[in-house]
Amino acid sequence: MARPRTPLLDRARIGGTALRLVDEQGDFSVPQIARELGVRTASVYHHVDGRAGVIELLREHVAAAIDAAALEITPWDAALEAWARSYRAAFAAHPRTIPLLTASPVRTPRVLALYERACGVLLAAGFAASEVIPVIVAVENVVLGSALDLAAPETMWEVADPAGTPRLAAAVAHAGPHRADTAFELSLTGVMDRVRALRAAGAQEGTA
Amino acid sequence: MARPRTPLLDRARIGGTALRLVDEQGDFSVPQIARELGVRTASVYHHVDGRAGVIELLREHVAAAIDAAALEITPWDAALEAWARSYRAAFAAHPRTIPLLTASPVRTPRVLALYERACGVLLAAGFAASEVIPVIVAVENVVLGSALDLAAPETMWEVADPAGTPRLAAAVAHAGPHRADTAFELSLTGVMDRVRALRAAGAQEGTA
DNA sequence: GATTTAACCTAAAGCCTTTCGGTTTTTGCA
DNA sequence: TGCAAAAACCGAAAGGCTTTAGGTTAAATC
Repeated sequence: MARPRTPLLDRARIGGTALRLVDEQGDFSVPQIARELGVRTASVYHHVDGRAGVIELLREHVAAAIDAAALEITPWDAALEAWARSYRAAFAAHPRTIPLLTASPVRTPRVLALYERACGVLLAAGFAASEVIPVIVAVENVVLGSALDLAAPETMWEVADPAGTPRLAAAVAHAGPHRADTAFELSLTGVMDRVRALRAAGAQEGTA
Repeated sequence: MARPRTPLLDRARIGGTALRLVDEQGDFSVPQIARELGVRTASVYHHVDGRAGVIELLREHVAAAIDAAALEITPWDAALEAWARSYRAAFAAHPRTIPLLTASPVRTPRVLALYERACGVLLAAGFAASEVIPVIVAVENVVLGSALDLAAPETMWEVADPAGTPRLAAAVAHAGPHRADTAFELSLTGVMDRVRALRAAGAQEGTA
């Protein structure tokens, strides 16, 4: 019961256990992780910078699923759209992490690298320097907003008093099981149209 | 030190204190609220259903700023857009509440009433019952995504290593101070266009 | 005026986060 | 090879948070 011959802990096992706990119960605690791994609570602190460090692990794990290759697609608008879909899908795989991750922004090096590449794609497409960030943020708004919606389960619309809100209750009843996906399609394609229009306007101005 | 002649606590004071704490530190605790109000922790539980109840108070307080009258505007698309702007502005006033509010589902009567009215507006505009929720969720995606962006301050784009992400750093430098607003305009108008197109398609189908 | 209810308190259980100081094993270096 | 340094885990404990249970006094009700 001191240092074991073969290590019982590492960041990967800690992060994996935390992710499983969050997937199952929507939250985690350091003692819980320790129990799952057959270890004492204090030991976990030897590998990770406390609870915040575990959340960082979750963030990295989720972000790892974003497909960087999406941004290689041509033309640029297909790349941007594919990136957005992959981004959302990564969150959709572990929706219950979202309330934990939204407390602080996504600024994992890996994600920053993706934004860097997205900037390159947009600049190459001819967007003005001042337009790049607004476009990226606009797409990101839709992705994260949709991810947030995924985190809130059906109960988000589980109306307590159907009599008080009859139209809402009926609308919920008529909405298909893929309402979150349908809504995402709606907002994403809407933003993409707008972004393309912005590009076209810039091109026209350039010719004038 | 028993029952005071004039009450020291009520839901309004508890909610207001909690909101101020969240605005200042990004979080709150029941003992903190009690200290602020010169009262013992247990007393707070006499007025509110625990921590979750306080969060519900926060939700109501923030939602109170949403302008219900926006949904009275005609035509329907102007109403929906005005509602979205008002919705976002309400969150923008207290961005640090967002991580707390998104962790639990919406069951505040006032907010549900807004959704109820939004359903009415869309149905009156001619949307199919199955389209109503996706449209509302799509708009909500943009609103909440943008609100989330507001909660994450400039630091979200304060690149740690400009050398590693030169294009991102340059793009951030070129983005104006209103980048969040610009992005919101982009995504909101994009979704609105798409929603109008959906309505037009439905109308055409109806005529055929 | 007596009873019931409301508002606040003390106390305490049980959880979580985090740190400090051990003990043992491995590793790295002379 | 021998030994110091580092690594990995544990016990203990401080301090915070959430929540409940049961007491005490003032207000409200009838």
